[in-house]
Amino acid sequence: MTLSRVAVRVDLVTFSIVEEELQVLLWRRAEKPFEGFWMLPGGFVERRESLETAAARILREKTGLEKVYLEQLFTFGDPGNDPRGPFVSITYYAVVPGSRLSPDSSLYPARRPPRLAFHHADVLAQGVERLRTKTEYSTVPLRFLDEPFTLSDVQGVYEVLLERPLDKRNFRRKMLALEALEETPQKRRLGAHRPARLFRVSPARPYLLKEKGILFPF
Amino acid sequence: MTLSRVAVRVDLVTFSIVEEELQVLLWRRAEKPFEGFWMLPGGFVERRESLETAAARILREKTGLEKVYLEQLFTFGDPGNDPRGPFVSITYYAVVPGSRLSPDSSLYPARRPPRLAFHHADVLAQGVERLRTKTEYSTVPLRFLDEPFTLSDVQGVYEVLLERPLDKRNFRRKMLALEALEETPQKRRLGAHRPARLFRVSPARPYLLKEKGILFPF
DNA sequence: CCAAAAGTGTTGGCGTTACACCCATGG
DNA sequence: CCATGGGTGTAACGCCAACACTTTTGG
Repeated sequence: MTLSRVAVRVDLVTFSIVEEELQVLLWRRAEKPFEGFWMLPGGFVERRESLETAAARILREKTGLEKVYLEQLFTFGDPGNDPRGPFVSITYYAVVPGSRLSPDSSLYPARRPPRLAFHHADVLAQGVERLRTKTEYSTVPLRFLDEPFTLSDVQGVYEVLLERPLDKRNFRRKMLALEALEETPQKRRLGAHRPARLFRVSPARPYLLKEKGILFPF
Repeated sequence: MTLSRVAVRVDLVTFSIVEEELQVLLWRRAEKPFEGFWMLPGGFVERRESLETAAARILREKTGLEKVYLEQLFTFGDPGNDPRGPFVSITYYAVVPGSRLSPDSSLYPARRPPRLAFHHADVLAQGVERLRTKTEYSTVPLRFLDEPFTLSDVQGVYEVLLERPLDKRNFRRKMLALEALEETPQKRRLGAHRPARLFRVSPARPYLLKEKGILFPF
């Protein structure tokens, strides 16, 4: 048996919503091959470091962000068939509020990205698909928002992710029925109109809502 | 940066349905640590071998099976914190008809397994969870059956996976509406009763049925 | 008082569930 | 002719989608 040892990479699909569109954070590749192409930020896992820790570290190094939602996507690997040498790539996706990204981050529309290096177009497509699926039965989309947020903010996120307008009354009824939100005593007063109630993510059952049998879409 | 190279393992959750119960194929561990414990069969990925290929090869080596449904589950890795040395473990699950396993395979109830070595109890639990989820929106459960099969066979599989009895008429209506099955001209005549129509999996759209908006349960 | 976003209930249609009997065969 | 599993239709219910107006504020 020829046991082979390979490097382990983590590659990140970092999603954000900016200007009513789902965006992904990209990085410009400086070396050959694929010089000048865009790619997903990533890096190698170091000694005595878990995969989760490596993913969080790499995200921090590239964006300065801490405590974002990270979820493992898929592992790609064809050890020995890549010009850069043998490795496996474990992909994660992250969900980040647009406001927390530095303004000079290179964001691109996740559903119509530029040409990407290596197999990164596949990785991104899988991330988009997973995010859409999770939108239907989890509260992961709330991670796109800064707390506290209004119900209109939440609806906007779901509309971007599902790519279709939603009914305001139905949306609010369902979202509140989940008991995933916690109302704060404050209101957002912004401009010449009625102030909006502000919510945060309820600390209990933060992500899953399948248990309540409530599904988006509507 | 201390780039580390690690071995890559594939570990397999091999499901089958035998005697009206979801079972998993286990292997007895001969060495320390965890000597005498049960574990998921697995092995190391070799040079120039893709992960999928390695998973298929390891399954073949342990069971003699070819062409079974294999799907990646999750990647575990805490390189450097395991007594056996650094590695990552990429887990897959397989779905196999009970008839294709050799009679002396060690099968155990997947939902109440014996004590497992390492982190394998977690892996198994994730596999069970994933399989249940997929039962609701895919035709993966059909892979538990030998072709051709009857509608009663299919219903039996779904009942075992969902752990609850289903209504015969409703089940048939939904299953046929998927257009995932193809009727064969043969009938199964077995014992003193009306012969049953025999089906096989339709070659088109083999796995997914979300597109038709049809969900199990009933 | 006007503009702009927040907030709020009801109904009709459709899909899902619940339910019981006849059919074909072998022994 | 009897036992066994295969095969079939309908009606009530509950849930979801559709829909429009009032409220609160700042300017």
